[in-house]
Amino acid sequence: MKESNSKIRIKDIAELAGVSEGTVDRVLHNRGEVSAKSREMVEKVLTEINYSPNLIARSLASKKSYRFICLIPEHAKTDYWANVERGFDQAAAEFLQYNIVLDKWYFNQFDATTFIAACEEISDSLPDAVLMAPIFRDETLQFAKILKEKSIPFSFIDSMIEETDFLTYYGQNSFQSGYVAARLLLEDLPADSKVIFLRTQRKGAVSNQTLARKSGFLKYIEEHGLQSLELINVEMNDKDETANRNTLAEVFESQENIRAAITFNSKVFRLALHLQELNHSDVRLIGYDLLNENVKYLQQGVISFLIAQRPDKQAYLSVRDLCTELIFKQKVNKVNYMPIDILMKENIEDYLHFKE
Amino acid sequence: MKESNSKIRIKDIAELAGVSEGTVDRVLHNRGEVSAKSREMVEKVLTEINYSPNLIARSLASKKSYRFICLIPEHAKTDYWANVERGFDQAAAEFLQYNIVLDKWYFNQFDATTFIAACEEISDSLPDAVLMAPIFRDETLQFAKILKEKSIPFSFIDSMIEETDFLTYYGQNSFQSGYVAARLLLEDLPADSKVIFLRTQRKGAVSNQTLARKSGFLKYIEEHGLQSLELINVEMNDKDETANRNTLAEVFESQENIRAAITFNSKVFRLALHLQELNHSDVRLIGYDLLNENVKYLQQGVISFLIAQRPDKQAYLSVRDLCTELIFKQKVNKVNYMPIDILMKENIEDYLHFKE
DNA sequence: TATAAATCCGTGTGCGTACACAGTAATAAT
DNA sequence: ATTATTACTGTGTACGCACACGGATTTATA
Repeated sequence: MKESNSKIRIKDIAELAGVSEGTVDRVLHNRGEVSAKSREMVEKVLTEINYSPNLIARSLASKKSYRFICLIPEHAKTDYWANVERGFDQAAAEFLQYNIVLDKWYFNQFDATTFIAACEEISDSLPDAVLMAPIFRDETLQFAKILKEKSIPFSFIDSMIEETDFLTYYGQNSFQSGYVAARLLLEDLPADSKVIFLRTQRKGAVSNQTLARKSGFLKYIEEHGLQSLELINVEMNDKDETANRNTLAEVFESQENIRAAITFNSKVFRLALHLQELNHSDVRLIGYDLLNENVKYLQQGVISFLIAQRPDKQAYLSVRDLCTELIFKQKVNKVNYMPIDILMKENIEDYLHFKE
Repeated sequence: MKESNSKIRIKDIAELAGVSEGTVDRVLHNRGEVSAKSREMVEKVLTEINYSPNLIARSLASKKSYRFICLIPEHAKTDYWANVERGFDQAAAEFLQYNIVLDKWYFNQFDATTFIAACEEISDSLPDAVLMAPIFRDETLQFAKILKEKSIPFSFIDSMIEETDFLTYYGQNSFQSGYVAARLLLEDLPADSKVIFLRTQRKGAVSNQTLARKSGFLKYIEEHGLQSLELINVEMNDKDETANRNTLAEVFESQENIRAAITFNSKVFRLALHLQELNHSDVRLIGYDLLNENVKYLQQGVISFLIAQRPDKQAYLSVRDLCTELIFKQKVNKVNYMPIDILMKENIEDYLHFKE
């Protein structure tokens, strides 16, 4: 297949085709100045021996340098996006030797104008590629259009906008991860159980992620005839935790048989805290993403399961694919769903310690 | 930390230290012929600027080639070890450009003499490193001794023998994975439930893996006060499936409330088949490793959970670490436990499709 | 002191590729 | 026919490192 003799050099091809190394090089990178006859000869040899260039030598010789832009939300050090950023940094370190530079840009995920501003500066700086989290749909569509005009390739991470002409996407299948959460939360639950859906009010738009997760969750209920379960929507305030505590306390006072709870965003630790304080840690609780706080409550047994999606890996692989496509000129896969990792108290340690 | 200026070349160091490139090279690879004074100068510069060599240029220039031996059990194409082998092949393809060759050797995991024979041939051939699955404890100890005498580094995969002086180990924490299995299998099970432990008779010794898993499982029972659960040990024959079917049928006829079953090896698909045929698919069933057959029954809902350990990744990382240590002269981590992956019908698809 | 030996050190070449540049041949314009 | 233009092709150098070779300097031996 692809192995064959990777020991064949340009020099050998030149000999076989009866031309010079320079000509072979011109054919390989098709930058003209080659007679039809020579091109034909070289191409014939090329397909015959199934040439694969020595990437080592290539990147040594190449004086080209690439600049990739990563555009993600600004965030605290313990946030989900911090993990994404770690993946970028790792990729940056590793691909430094291939002459690539990663420039990181941030925007406020609750303020679209900051995204727009960043986009303008980025497209003016003419990078070789852009890697972004398309939090704002319309604005991203606009940006994608501009990038296309300037022939700057771009990739999505975390979520994607299918109508655009992106290079790759790495992220979780949110719908499916909601479906998974449903099974973990609802299996073997008594039929008269009530389930809390926690939602946090935010200024910005509701994220597609959480919506899709919820859809998947509801789909599971439908498919498994669990309509007898009562779903209680609880709205939480983004700032006033005392108010939230009271809200929850009221819910538990007014309702019986609350046996499960879930949040579709990554802020389950707040719910965990309240449940613990209110002495309701026996409620089965599920959330998303391995924030430090989430992990803490998982280890304490307050959270039953966390669903994770390897954000650092997403970032790393996105960068790697950019290199594969732009530098090594090899085709990459477009849509890449991450595994839906199920973590619980008992397997979180090995998961966290595992370093590739 | 480690970033710093990776743009510093040997040439630059030579200038800073007031010596020639050759001298710097001699210091770097400490192969003598350097005066104390020169060495000191160079080393001073070296620590000051925290030199990291250009690996690209290094591997281009180096005409050294390394031969690594992989020693694993012979196996069918759908076996667990086939996945391990895939990881080796992937590593081989990727590190081909660094002039490394992977030679694969096989032994019969039920016949120690085949292992011994392979070991002899391998140590006679003087490879640069050995990577093996230490199925046979005593024989591996012996082999390790010989390898040490010949200064041939070696690594373990799948399981390890701690008393030896191995370079790295990649594998699952079997005890913990049994503990995980216990929670998945036993949580919310009625107190009068009975649980089937399936064991397959084999000529060879019982593997450490399965023993450790079972210990972990029992530990969970102990720690969670689940002694009321009745554990039924069922022995299965390796060949006669009709007999096995009958054995199981008898167990189900003579016992009530059998609600769960587990095997601590990878052959859960056989149990799944029988349970399906005997109309006991409602029994909660757990097993290990993603053999095709296991996955099939997971997708059908006969198997509730499979616990996986990324065998291909284990193999790949083992080879990578060998390169890191021997070629790039960087320290690697010794004991590496893989994540304990929890798979169910709902998240197996994305897990299988995910290609890094 | 002369010579041999040992120790130390700089230069040069090669790894396979990219690309600039110069050189040759073919074609067009004068 | 001579020159200018274009089309094509080969050679050479650089990338950063490894390592061989031989030159230079010091030390030992006679």
